[in-house]
Amino acid sequence: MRESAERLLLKAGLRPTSQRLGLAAVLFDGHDKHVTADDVMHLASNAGVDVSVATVYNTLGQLCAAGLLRRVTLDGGRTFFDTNISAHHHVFFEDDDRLMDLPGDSIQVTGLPDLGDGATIKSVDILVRVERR
Amino acid sequence: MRESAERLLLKAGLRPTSQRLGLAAVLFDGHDKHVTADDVMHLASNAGVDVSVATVYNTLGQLCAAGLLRRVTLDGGRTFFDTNISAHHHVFFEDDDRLMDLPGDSIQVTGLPDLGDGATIKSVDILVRVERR
DNA sequence: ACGTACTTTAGAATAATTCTATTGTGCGAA
DNA sequence: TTCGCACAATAGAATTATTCTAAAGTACGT
Repeated sequence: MRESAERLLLKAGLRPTSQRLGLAAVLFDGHDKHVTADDVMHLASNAGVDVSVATVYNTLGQLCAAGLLRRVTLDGGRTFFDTNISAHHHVFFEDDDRLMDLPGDSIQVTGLPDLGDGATIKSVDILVRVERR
Repeated sequence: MRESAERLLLKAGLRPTSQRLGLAAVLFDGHDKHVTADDVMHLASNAGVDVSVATVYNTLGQLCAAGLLRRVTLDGGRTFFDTNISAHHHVFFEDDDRLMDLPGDSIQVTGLPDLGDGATIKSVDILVRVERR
């Protein structure tokens, strides 16, 4: 997995330092994830990657800026980082504070406003909030 | 405006105390608003309503719980309270950190998942992020 | 090997929100 | 009306998440 982590970082214009390689390996292990910065700290630590909070935040931010990670913010200000960057939306289960992907092609949005005059739509995010009974 | 503020509070099962009346008057003045807790502090203060932070947060939370106010959380964890509780979505202008309403009937969402087994959809929120050039 | 610009780091700083413990108040009952 | 009490308001401390700072470390072109 090291090689692809390195390639990812280079592609993103990030110097492949040991911390970044470790974090990338933990994040991009082939399974989609929704993780908080804190989760990443623990995952890294469990994987033997020694890294500081500041670096975790820096790196997550850089990966987002590079489009390799997607930031998802929910009610209450909880911030998740989503390793699935394909077009898709989210379902949030209130009961257990869990976030789930919703395949991008399952939902269609029509009637987006025409903002005209040089304004560009950067993203359209849909969050479906669900409660079990 | 006092009367309707009092009616709103009673309808929500909240005792119409002087702070709540003041906050309700400031919030529900007939104009839709997107305000932060901090904005509310200042609005209240400008209106001569003396109220503490804790009470602002308590009251905003209670009004949300009662369905009189809608909480909108954006990237970066900024929390806005929306006095427009009719079905609608939002556009966020990245350039000036401003939130705008998008009439509920202008956008259609199709293909929402069937979650079956006693799960109910509590809300579907759409956030369109826009950048001007 | 060297120099430098980019990185990492610990810990402090900030910001937003919640908690705590005390004081105050609306309102029904006497 | 006054009383009592459950509910509410308050100041300030505490918590949580994130960013900043300044110093030490490291990748990499030359």
